[in-house]
Amino acid sequence: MGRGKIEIKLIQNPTNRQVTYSKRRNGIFKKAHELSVLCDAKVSLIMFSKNNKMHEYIGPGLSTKKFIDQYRKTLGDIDLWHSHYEKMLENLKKLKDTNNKLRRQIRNRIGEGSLDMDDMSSQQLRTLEEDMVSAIAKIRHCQPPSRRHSFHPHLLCARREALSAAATLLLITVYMCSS
Amino acid sequence: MGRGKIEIKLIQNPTNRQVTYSKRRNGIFKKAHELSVLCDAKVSLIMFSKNNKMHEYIGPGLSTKKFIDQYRKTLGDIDLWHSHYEKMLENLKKLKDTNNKLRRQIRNRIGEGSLDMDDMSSQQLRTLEEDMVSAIAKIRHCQPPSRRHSFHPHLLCARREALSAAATLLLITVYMCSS
DNA sequence: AACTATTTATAAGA
DNA sequence: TTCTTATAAATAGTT
Repeated sequence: MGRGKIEIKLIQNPTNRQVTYSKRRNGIFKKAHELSVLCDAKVSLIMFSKNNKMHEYIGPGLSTKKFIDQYRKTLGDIDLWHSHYEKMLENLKKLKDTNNKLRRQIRNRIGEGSLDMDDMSSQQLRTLEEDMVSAIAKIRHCQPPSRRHSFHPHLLCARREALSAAATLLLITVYMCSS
Repeated sequence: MGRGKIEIKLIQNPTNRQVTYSKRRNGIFKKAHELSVLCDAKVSLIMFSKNNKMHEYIGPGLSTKKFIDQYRKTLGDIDLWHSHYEKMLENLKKLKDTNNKLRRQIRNRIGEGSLDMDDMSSQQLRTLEEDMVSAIAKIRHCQPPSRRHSFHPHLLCARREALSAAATLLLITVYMCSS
C-alpha cells in the first residue's frame, strides 16, 4: 500500500528499512490497540529492531507478567512452578537417601574430618551431571519450527527441562557441599 | 476501513465482535509477519480472546523462550537464571554449615535414629519461611501500572523474588529432610 | 516530517 | 464460517 507495491523481503537500504520499521511499527501498535478495544482481547506485542531497541504494546489493564502466566497455563495446563517444586521434592527424596548413606558412613568412620564418596555414589553423580549437560544443550538448541497462529509444545518441554536441569544442578552442588 | 467507518469502542454484538476479532487477528498477524521480514525485526504477538482462546505469532527463527530471555535482559540487564544460581550457591554455603552442625550432633548422639533441631536452627528456619511467604505474597499482588510502549521493572523484581523464594523453599525442604 | 497515489484491510451484506 | 465489494486506512515513494 503506497505509491508502489513492494515484495515482502528484507529491505536492503538501511535508511529505508528504518523508516519503514518506524511507520509500520506505529501501524501495528494502532491495530493492536484497536483490536484490544473493539473485541476486549488481551494483547501483548513485543518487538526488537535490528539494533535491539525494544518496543512493546500491552493491552489496557494488563502486564507482561500476567501474560506470561496465562501463556504458561494455556500452553501446558500446568503451573510450571508447581511442577518444578514437585520435581524438587522427588529429587530431594533421593537426596535424603543419599544423606542417610552419608550418615552411615559418618558413623562408620567416626572421628574423620572429611569423607570420600564411594564408587557407586560417584557414578550416580556423573549420571546426574550428564543429564544436566544434555538438558541444557537441548534448551540452547531448541528452535521449534516457526508456525503462525499455533502453539509451541517444544517450548514447554524446554522449560520443563530447564527447571529440571536447575534442580539437578542444585542437587549436585548440595551433594558436593555435603560430602 | 470497510463499508462504513466504525468507532474504536467495544463491539456489543457478540457475533459481530467475534467476526471482527477473527478478521483483524488475521490482519495483524500478517502485518507482524511482514514487519519481521521487511525489517528483520524480532516480533512476538500473543493474544487472548474474550473467551480465553490464545493465538500467537512469533517471528521466523525465534521462540517465546528467546523472547522472554531477551525481554529480561533488556529490562534488567541481568541473566535471571544466573542470578538464581548465584543465590543458590550462597544459600548452599549456609546449608553446608548447617550440615556440619548436624554431623557434629550425629557424632554427639551416635546410635540414635533421629535428631531434633536445636532452638536456634528452628528460629532460623522460621525466619526463612516467613521471608518466603512474604516474597510469594508480593509476587501474587504485584500489579504494575499498565503503560504502553514502556518497560515494567516491577516484573523483574517479582521474578527475582520468585526465584529467591523457590530457592529458599528448596533449602527449607532440604533442611527438613536432612534432620 | 508531510504529502498523496496506490495498495491493503476490512465492515457490511450475502 | 467464507466470499464479495464498497469504502476506510495504511503506507511507499516522493518532496
